[in-house]
Amino acid sequence: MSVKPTEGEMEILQVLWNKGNCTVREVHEALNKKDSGYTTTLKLMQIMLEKKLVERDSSSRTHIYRALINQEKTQQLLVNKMIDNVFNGSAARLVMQALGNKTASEEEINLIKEYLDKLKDN
Amino acid sequence: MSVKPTEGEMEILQVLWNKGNCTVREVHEALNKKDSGYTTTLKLMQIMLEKKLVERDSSSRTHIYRALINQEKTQQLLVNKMIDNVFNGSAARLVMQALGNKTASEEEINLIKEYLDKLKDN
DNA sequence: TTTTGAATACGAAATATTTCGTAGATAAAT
DNA sequence: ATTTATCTACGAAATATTTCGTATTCAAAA
Repeated sequence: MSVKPTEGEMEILQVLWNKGNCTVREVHEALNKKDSGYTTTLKLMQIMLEKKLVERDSSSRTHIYRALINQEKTQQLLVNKMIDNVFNGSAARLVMQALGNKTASEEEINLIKEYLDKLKDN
Repeated sequence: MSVKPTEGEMEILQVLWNKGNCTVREVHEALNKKDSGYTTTLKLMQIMLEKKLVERDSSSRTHIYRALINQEKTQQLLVNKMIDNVFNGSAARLVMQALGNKTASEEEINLIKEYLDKLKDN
């Protein structure tokens, strides 16, 4: 996985990671894009096949796609890029920004604190 | 700030935020790109001017640029997009991923813990 | 059997982004 | 005064990404 997937590719990978293996139609419907058609999703997935971002079972007429790249590794890659590119290399700043919006519940915050403690032990 | 700055634009904004006001040359040198020339940076900044991402003082021959959009707001925008697009809406997962790499020092971790405590007080 | 619907293949257009080359202006150095 | 260095302006090429339209195939329905 040398290069960063594009935004459109990420959306598709997201679906594949969440739902497991999917047909193009399933992905397209999960994306629920009103502004682009089925063949757009299809084409994108065909390109991803070439790039080896996904593989597919084409034994039956309707192909089944599967993500070939690892979710965590990909997330790591993108987060690192963002830390670099947007947060001057400071992971902490990114973290605070991420938690600054209302999306983090108390539960989540506790989870993160535990995680931090584990980190410190190393 | 309705739309997301491109990656190239982000790099430039980064410099402007960090160093305050800059000439094109200063930005170009700070970026230290070996693979693209001075006029590329210039052009990019001229486009950013049109988009109102930056403004400039053109009273002297060498223009001085200044970021027009807010750093925190922009970071927030991008982080939120990433949480959505890459982490299925879970801020916590992004945070852990961000901290999982070696970039977070013990200092940083302590900083984050303080921050979390403050969050919980609300 | 014929028609219809849904799937893939794929080139090409549309759009977005980055990069460069060249012209022209101005200030500083010779 | 002339040359040289450095700046801006800007069109246009190069590249990356997304979108679409059409041809073709196949299976199921009529």
